Amino acid sequence: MTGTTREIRTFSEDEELVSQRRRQIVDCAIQVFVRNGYQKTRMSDIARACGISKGLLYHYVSCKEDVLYLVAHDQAEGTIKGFGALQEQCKEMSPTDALLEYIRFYYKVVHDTQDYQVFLNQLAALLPRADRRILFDADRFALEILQEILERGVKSREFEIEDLTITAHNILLLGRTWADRRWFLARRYTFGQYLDIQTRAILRAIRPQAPAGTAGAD
Amino acid sequence: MTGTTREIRTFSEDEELVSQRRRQIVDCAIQVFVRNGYQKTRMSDIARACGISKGLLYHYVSCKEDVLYLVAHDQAEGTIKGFGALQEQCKEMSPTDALLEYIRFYYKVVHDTQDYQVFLNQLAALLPRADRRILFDADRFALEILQEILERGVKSREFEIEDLTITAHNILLLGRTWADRRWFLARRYTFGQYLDIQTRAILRAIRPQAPAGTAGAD
Amino acid sequence: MTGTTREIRTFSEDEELVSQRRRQIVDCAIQVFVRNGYQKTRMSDIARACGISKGLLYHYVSCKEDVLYLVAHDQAEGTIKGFGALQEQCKEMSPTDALLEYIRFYYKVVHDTQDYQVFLNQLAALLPRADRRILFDADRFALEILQEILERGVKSREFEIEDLTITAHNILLLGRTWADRRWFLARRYTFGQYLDIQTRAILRAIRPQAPAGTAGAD
Amino acid sequence: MTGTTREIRTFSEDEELVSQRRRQIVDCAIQVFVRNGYQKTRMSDIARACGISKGLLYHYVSCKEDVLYLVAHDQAEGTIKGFGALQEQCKEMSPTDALLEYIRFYYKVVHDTQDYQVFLNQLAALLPRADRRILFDADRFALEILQEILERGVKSREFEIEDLTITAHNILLLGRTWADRRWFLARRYTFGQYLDIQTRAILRAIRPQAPAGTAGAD
DNA sequence: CATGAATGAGGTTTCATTCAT
DNA sequence: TATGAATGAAACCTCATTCAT
Repeated sequence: MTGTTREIRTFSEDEELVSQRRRQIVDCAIQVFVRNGYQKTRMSDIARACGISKGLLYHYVSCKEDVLYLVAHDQAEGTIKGFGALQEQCKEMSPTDALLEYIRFYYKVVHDTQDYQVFLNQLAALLPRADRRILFDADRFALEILQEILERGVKSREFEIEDLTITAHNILLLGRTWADRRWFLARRYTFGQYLDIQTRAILRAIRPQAPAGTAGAD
Repeated sequence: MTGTTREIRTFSEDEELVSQRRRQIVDCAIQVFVRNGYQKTRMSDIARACGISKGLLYHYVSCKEDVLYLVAHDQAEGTIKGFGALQEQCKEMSPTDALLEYIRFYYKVVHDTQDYQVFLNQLAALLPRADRRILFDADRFALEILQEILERGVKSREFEIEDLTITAHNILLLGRTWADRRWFLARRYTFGQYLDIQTRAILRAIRPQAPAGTAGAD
Repeated sequence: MTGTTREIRTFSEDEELVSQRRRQIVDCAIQVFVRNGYQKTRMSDIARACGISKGLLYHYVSCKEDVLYLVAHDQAEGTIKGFGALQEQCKEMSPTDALLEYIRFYYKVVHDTQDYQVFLNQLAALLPRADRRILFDADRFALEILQEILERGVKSREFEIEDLTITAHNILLLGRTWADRRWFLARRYTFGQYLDIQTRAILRAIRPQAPAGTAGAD
Repeated sequence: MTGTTREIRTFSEDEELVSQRRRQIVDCAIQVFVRNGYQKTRMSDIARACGISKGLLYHYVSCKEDVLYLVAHDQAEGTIKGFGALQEQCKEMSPTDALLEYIRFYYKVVHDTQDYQVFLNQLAALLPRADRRILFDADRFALEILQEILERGVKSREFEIEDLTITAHNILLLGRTWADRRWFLARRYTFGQYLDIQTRAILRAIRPQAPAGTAGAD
């Protein structure tokens, strides 16, 4: 699903240790990247943030770009895991409930990782073209789950949607907006308000138009 | 409107020439930035793209960051000019027509400058905090105009909108999406299709709900 | 005494190593500065003279000017240390002996570091105004010690001096002259001759004039 | 006397104009050199100080070093001219009067051109070895005249001097000191005081020791 | 004669990466 | 395993000098 996990050179043979260190590296590197940007971050900054030496950092990573890849990979994996779990939960729900759950879940994630989201925008541009795939794949996965929900809703006549793909896109993208435009939005709305308003707007946009007359009891 | 234009050192006193050269620098630099990213672009790359020497580049700009600023400033100015003109045009139109015009205009701009739009995402992160303002100001300006249109529509009962600001935001952001997600969207839709679908989705979302029954003759 | 030691950025935290490397840098840099002048000396020249890489040089120094400062600081410190020791030695001596010792010491230092002395002339001009202080302070220290000796001599009637400060100045300056004018002096005198002649001239100038008649048996 | 005047390329054939311009260049360049040092002064600084364009500057000078040479040459010429005139004046005077006149003259020159004198210290180091000659020649000329005076005084028994050359040197050098050490001296003495004190010290040092008894007729 | 736009060699500084300990 | 001193390629920037106008 995630595509090939590119092999990253390591000097250690203790896989346990390697993945534990890399976990640490990812967590710390993200923070520094978010704060200073990838390019302005030096390997020594990353090492210091991890509390290890530059030399040791190079035991678990062969170059700076590897760190970026690890971050991207981690993000993608996290997304897929998160949405995978969500998918399970939603299976039993009605389309509308599932959608509400989906929105609440995703928008919350965005809210909780605002700074990170902003950095994600740059991530794709920084990665070599080949490595971008893992990000795209994760995105696509999140979209598919949303699309499934929408599809079920369309089938059950709870939703009326012209174009599933684009609708799913719109719903997702407007979630990200909370992070991208927080310099504007956070001054005017709390996250709760934003979530409510967007949720209602989404529902309104896909709720069947009342051809008969008994439309939406809001 | 755009805030203070930061002064950039130049060695020439011929203002005409300076602004002409800077125009050239901005135009060429954007292309290289878009292609390679800001950090991977060397001053000599920019100079070569302009067809001038590194030395001459430094006659019109005091450091690499100045180039970035010029690009941002140019973008902001262009946005403001473009939307200013649009505003004039829309004044006489009905809210719906104005909105349609607005959408067509903005989405077209995004489409025509796709690569540039992608770079713009990084621009804010690259600029020192103080200089970001000019980008925000431009964005805010585009929003205001859209909000005016929506407001007129609400007054005239052509639109029914819960939250003007967020609706305006949504409309704008979904335009950008065409550039941000073109790796996904462009495979499935032509620009024309995308524009049509989003336009309809927007209208549908703000069209007054049929309180009676004669709702959507689509 | 020397005023504040300006902090110089280093990447190493091993103080021992830092000061050892800086010692090395100062010693080598002086030689190159003396030979080629500060401005014509490139950082890579200094690095090569030290037998280290340009990069490592920047571990112990943040810019070229820092090297200059280190040199000046070292010189000032050396001066103060040298004259401090001299002061101790002279305490027990008679004023005349102390003066002779002082002259011999200082003129010898100048002789042994001729090239360096010539460079010192430029040093003050090269340093940013604030950093010149350390040189002035060192000079002032050397002067004070000389003045003390002269004062003792005046009290004991061994010397007869109109203006202590200026006399001390004169004695000092004529020592430097050996370095400044070596293009002229070294062709006509050996250092020993010069030292003798100047010593006699100095003594003669401050020896009490025979108000009676029993003056100088030269 | 001054050695060969090195030929400096010019594009102009109007000798009158050339020497007039060079006069201007020397006068202005000195000021900038004194203020900022030779190396930190850019050709454009010199041009601006002269009120001409960089291009025109290069009509009268072929490179930056030429400017330095012109300055040195001018200084040497001025020295020689000044001391030449002095020599004439002194011819008729008694040795003592001549010496007093000499001292007054030279110390005054130093006082009037303090900043310049400080720069002169660097000049020799900046000039290519060959060009230093003109400075040395000028110095030697000033020395010779002083020596002549001293010699006459020795012959007439007005002075009693062990070593003519070194004494002359000492007298000259202590004049320069007023400029070199003005950061120290000017705080404690006016120029007049300094001149008086040094004059007396000099006279005292060369005044015949009273083997008889008739010592100081001051 | 006069200008200042244009060039590019060369210096300073940074930092990813290596390697001896 | 862990360190951080050491390297050097490569980027930024300056400024003496040229030359078209």
